[in-house]
Order: sequence, then C-alpha cells, then structure tokens
Amino acid sequence: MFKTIKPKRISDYIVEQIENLIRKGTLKPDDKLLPERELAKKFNVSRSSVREALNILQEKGLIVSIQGDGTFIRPLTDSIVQDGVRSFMKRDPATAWELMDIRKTLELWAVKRATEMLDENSSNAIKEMFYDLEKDYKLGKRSENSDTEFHLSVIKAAKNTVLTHMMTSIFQVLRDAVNIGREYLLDAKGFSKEKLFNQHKMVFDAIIKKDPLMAENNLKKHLSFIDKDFKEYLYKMYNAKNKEKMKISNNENMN
Amino acid sequence: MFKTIKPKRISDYIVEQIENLIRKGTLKPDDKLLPERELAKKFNVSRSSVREALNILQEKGLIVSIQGDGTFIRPLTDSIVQDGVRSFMKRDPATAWELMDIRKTLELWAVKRATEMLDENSSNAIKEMFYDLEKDYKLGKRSENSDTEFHLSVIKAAKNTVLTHMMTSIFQVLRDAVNIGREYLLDAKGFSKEKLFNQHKMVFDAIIKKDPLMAENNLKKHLSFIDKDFKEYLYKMYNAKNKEKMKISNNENMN
DNA sequence: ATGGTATATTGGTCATACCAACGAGTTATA
DNA sequence: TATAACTCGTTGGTATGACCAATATACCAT
Repeated sequence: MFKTIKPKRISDYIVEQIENLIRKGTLKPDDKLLPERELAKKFNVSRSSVREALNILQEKGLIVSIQGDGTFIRPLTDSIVQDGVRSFMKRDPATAWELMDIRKTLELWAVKRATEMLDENSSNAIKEMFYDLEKDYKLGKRSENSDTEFHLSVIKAAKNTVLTHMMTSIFQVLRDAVNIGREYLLDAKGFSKEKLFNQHKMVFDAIIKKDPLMAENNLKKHLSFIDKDFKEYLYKMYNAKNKEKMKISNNENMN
Repeated sequence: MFKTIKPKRISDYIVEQIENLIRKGTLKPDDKLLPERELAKKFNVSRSSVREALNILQEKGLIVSIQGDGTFIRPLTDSIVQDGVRSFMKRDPATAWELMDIRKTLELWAVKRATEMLDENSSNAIKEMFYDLEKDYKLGKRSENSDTEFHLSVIKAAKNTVLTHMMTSIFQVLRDAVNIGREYLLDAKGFSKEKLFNQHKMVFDAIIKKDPLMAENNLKKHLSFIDKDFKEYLYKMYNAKNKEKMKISNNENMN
C-alpha cells in the first residue's frame, strides 16, 4: 500500500535527466557536455552536486571526463556493466575459490535430496540434460553449456525454489570467473574430457537408481576433481597476476 | 606498443583500499564506516574526495550511506540471495522454509570448518558473542540479537568472505520472515529458552574444544530443534495468512 | 615543419560553512 | 509507569569559493 520513501539526492535527478537524454539519443556518442560550472548554473545547483552526478554516470560507464578538456558521452558499447560480485571476482581469484566451496556444499546436499524425492518429471528433465551432455561428449563438442544445464537440472529436482535461484546465480558468476580458461585446461590435459564425462555418468546413474548416498558420493568425487582443476586454473591465473605485478604496478595508471 | 596513461584520481585509491578491506573480510557486513570527516583525516585528503569514493562504492552496491546515521557495509551477496527470495517470500511463507534448509546446510559446513581452523581471534570473537548470549539468557532478556550474532561469529570463523556475506543476507531475510513471532512462540512454550541456551552452549563448548565433529553434531541438534519450532510458526502464519491476507498485502511494500 | 611557450578553458582537489536527518538521552505529559 | 515530545550531538547532503593540474589552441622561434 505505502511505499517507503527513499530521499533522492540532487545528483540523482541530474543523473536521471542526463541518462534519459543519452537513451533518447539527444546526446550522441562523443558529444561534449557543458562544463561543470555551466551545468551547475543550468540546473541551478552547486558544482558539487553536478560533479556527484557526473561521477555516478562515469561509474555507470555512460560518460568519461578528461581533465582540461571536458566531459564526453561514451559509446554504449564501451560500457560494460559490472555487477558487484563479479568485479570482485575478477580482481581476486580467491573469492571464486570461496564461492566454489559454497557451491560444493550446497550441491552435495541438493543431489542427495533430489535423489530422495525424485519423481518422474524431475527424472525426465535430468535424463534430457544428461543425453545432451552425452551427445556433446560423443561429438567432441564443448560441453560447457550442457554441463551446467545438467547440474542445474539435478539441483532443480531438489525442489527448493530458493536454492535453484541461488545456484543459478552462482553458476553464472563462476562461469564468468572460469570462462574460457577451464575449457582450455581440459584441452591441455587431454584425458580429462573422458574422465569428466564418466563422472557425470556415475552421478546420473546413481540418481536414476535412486541411491542418494551413492549419488552424493559420486558427485563428491566429481566436484573434488573439478575443484582441483579449478584451483589449478585459479592458481595459474593468480601467479600470472603476481608475475606481472611489477608491470601492473608500474602501469597502474595506464589503460 | 605504448599504453595510454590515464591519471588516477584520489577517489580511486580510496575505493580500491576499501574494496580490498571488504574482500579480505576486515570490513564485514553491517560494519559502520568511519565518518566522512574522519576518513578524510585518515587518508589525508579532503572530504570531497572521500565523498567521491563513497559515491562510487555506493554505486557499486558495496556500501550504503544514511544521512544522520553513518555509512555501512552492505552484504555483497544481497542480489544472489534476495533475487530468489524477496519476491517469493512475501507471497509464500514456504519459501522461508526452503531458505532455512539452505541455512542449515551451509551453517553445518561452516561450523565444522570454523572449528577445524579456529585461531585465537575467531575464538575470542565467538567467546564474546557467547557471553552476550549467556548474559541475555540469565537476565531473561530477548536473545534475538545475541543469538544471531553468536551464529554469525561462528560462521565468520570459517573464513570465507563470500559465505559471511551470504549468511548475513540469509539471516536478514529469515529475521524479516519470522520477526517477532519467534520470540512469541518461545514464550508460549516456556521450557524452550533454557533448552535453547543449553544447545548453544553445547555447540560453543565443542568449538572451544576444537572438536569439529561434535560441533557439527551439536549444531545439527540445535538446528533441528529450531527447524521444528520454525516450521510450527510458519504453519501458524500460513494458516493465519489467508485470514489476514489484507494485512499482509498492505505491508508488502513497507520496510 | 618541428618543437617550445603563453594563455584560457576545464576537470580535480581542498577548506569551510551550513542544512537536514537520525539516534540517544532527557524531560514533560497523560 | 509508560509514552510522547523535546533537545542535542553526530553525520551525511549541499553550497561556495579558491586553487591546482591537465588540455587545447594559437602563436612564436628555430
């Protein structure tokens, strides 16, 4: 009935206006904005508030300010919206590692639960996803997608809506973190793909047999394997980062 | 060949530092940041620059500023947890039940982990929270807050930043769902308070003794108990829900 | 044609003052 | 006694004016 009133700051109104002008196309890429001092006059606010607004827009990636030159509209393609968690992860692989622990814990619980309360619907869904996975494997295709989908189908079978949403988010974030690297690692190892598929198969079989404990155990093996793989990848990433630390800190101000 | 040099603004350095503190867990969810004026002194910069940094962090969703009160660290997993929950929860209390399952799973893992890698700092933090709980209990006060704090102190001891943020969000949502009702239930039962405290004590003792398995088991007992309690409450709520539908939907947008 | 220089413009930072919202403790009131 | 109203210190929000630093431009020297 009543909505809470969040006091809007002046800068919010400015952000809103400028954002609209950009979306409507009135302000085109590379257009130069009025100087801060003049914007302040136009809006009849202080320069502080204008700057606050411009900072927000800059953080959103909509504009870019260049000292001594001016403020310019940025082509939208340049702006990559960064989610809070994701930006964290990119800078510090350890965070991804932590998230992986959480994933393991929840998924192990989920598979047991899913197996216990498996019904026909869930069973069919899981089968479908597994067959996709199998197909990809036999064709030698990247299984990145079907892999995730298979795991998610199992998780969904646990019939916990919140968990499903949560895990979907987590998988998304993890995928961002691992991205191409994982597939790359697998290629490098060669044997992994087969091993990986067999692990999936063992989990799948246990579920279909309605053996919760076996399902949990088999998944545990799989996840431990992934984990190692994942850790290794993160480790490489992390070390590569450190090696270039000097370079980075030297280039700290560079783009 | 040559990379362009983008001069870093002062606020960027501040953002970076604070972001790191959050990531490392030094700044935990709901922690209060120093006032802007004092931050300015600490960093030896002007308040403007501090504000610029805080605005950016706010835009990233890592903190939230409240006029007249202060600036606080926001759990960075709010989105992951609440995307799935918020909207459902209010429509269907059963969702809270699901969330409780997730809590159980994660917390059981956390307590084991925490006990395994318990160091002095964590130990002291947990002791402090437990003594608060004990005090509340002996004084017959509502233990709602100290209860949560105790649980969270244990979770923090697992040293998984993402988990800490996540569980903070979960507890928040759960508390929202249960609200006053829980305390009410306890009062109605009479015996519960003592039993509840003893359960906490058993968990606490096991942790201090560095016995991971016992800690896990004792917590499991506690959570099962809570669980039952919780379910009962939800059940009542759910039945009452239809009667008071109007009331609930009225409050839907309130905070 | 190249490189240096002067200057006006513009974003970046700082200091200060005041306003507005909040929390906590105190007092007044029912 | 309980509760409402008030006071006051703290803290974020806004305004202003000053100065610094980077940039573009035009002009000058070589």
